[in-house]
Amino acid sequence: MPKVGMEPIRRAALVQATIHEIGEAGSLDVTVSQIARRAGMSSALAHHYFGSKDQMLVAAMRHILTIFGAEVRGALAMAQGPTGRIEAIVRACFSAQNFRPEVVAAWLNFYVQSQTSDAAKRLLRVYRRRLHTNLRAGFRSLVTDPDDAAETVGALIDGVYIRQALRADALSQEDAVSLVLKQVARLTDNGR
Amino acid sequence: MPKVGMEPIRRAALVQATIHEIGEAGSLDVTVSQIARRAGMSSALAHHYFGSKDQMLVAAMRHILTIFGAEVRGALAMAQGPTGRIEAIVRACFSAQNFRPEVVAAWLNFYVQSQTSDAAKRLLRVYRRRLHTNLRAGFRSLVTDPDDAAETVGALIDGVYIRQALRADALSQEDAVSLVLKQVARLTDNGR
DNA sequence: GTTTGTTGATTGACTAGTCAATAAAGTCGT
DNA sequence: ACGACTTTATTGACTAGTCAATCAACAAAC
Repeated sequence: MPKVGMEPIRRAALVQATIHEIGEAGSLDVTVSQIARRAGMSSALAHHYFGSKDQMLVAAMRHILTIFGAEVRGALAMAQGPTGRIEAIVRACFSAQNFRPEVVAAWLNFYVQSQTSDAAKRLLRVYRRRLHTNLRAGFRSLVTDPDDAAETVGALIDGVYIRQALRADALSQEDAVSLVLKQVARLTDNGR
Repeated sequence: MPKVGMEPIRRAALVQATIHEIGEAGSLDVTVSQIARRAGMSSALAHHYFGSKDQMLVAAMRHILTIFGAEVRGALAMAQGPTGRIEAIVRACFSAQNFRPEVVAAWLNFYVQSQTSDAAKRLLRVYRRRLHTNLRAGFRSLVTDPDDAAETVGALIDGVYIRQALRADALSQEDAVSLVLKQVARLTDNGR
């Protein structure tokens, strides 16, 4: 029963299925057939809409980054004061959303892909720059070197995230948030 | 012209070739034939010595961790005083050795594998615990909560490493070291 | 009747792992 | 010193399976 106007629906279903499938495998080692089956269509149709497997993977990564960006923007909108804005960013980075296995898998494999794929490298740079800009804006009125503070906190966020994501014992995000925020406090104490 | 006593030589050659091949591909998506060819033997011989591709990969990862451990130990041996020991660890983590493309690739894929492989997860935990113990020992006489300081610096090291490893512009390790050490200084100032 | 949606079947390429066969080196009884 | 047997090293050929991508063909909608 072919209906018209399926393209956006199919594409969205494929992106969702790709993310899910990557999460289950833990790697990019997923077949187009698996993805297509989960999305409820034939693999030929998946190729029809995306052209190649690579483009499916890129679309999935882009989607995750889009959601992440929206989350940060939403958190920032409600924050008040410089420290409030910084805290909002940190909390957004460690939201439950970002610890779902498929999101963790996407991030880790994103790093791997960034070594060889220019598209992935570009996306990663966009994410980093946005985070840096937001953090720096928050630090501007608090420390003498906001660039340095933003760089430090950005790296700390990445490091804590990876450690949390790969912990054997599931640990609360609160610990991650408080560890980073404690460090933020130290930075502001010394920076003025 | 089969010679006797080839096993250790062949195994070492295969481990080296595996690391190199992973570095070139940027992922674990390398074929046994590629590895064997680089190591100067047939794929059948590679299977003969390692049994399976997985075991080659594990051996390669283990080898990289072994080298890393030796590097840290060596740096620690020459360091004096608590701050000296911490600095030695940080410097070892950001040595040129660790930024060679094949080592970067190994680490990133190591993270990916840790999601699903118990062997990888175990190895990663050993690395983390050793780093934590060493850092905590250095911090013991410097701060009130050495555990917390070690955790923070450990995460910061991981985060800075990933960021440096994936930078488009090749950047000096010195920047990484100084960023982390600056943070160490802040920790010690506030901790007493 | 042209555009859009859809799939089963197929192709072509590649891959991990096995196996039988060959060859040198070592062992040992004589 | 010598043949017989064993162990170790080594590979080409093969198996059995996988997977991305293509294509021809059919169905609905416009």
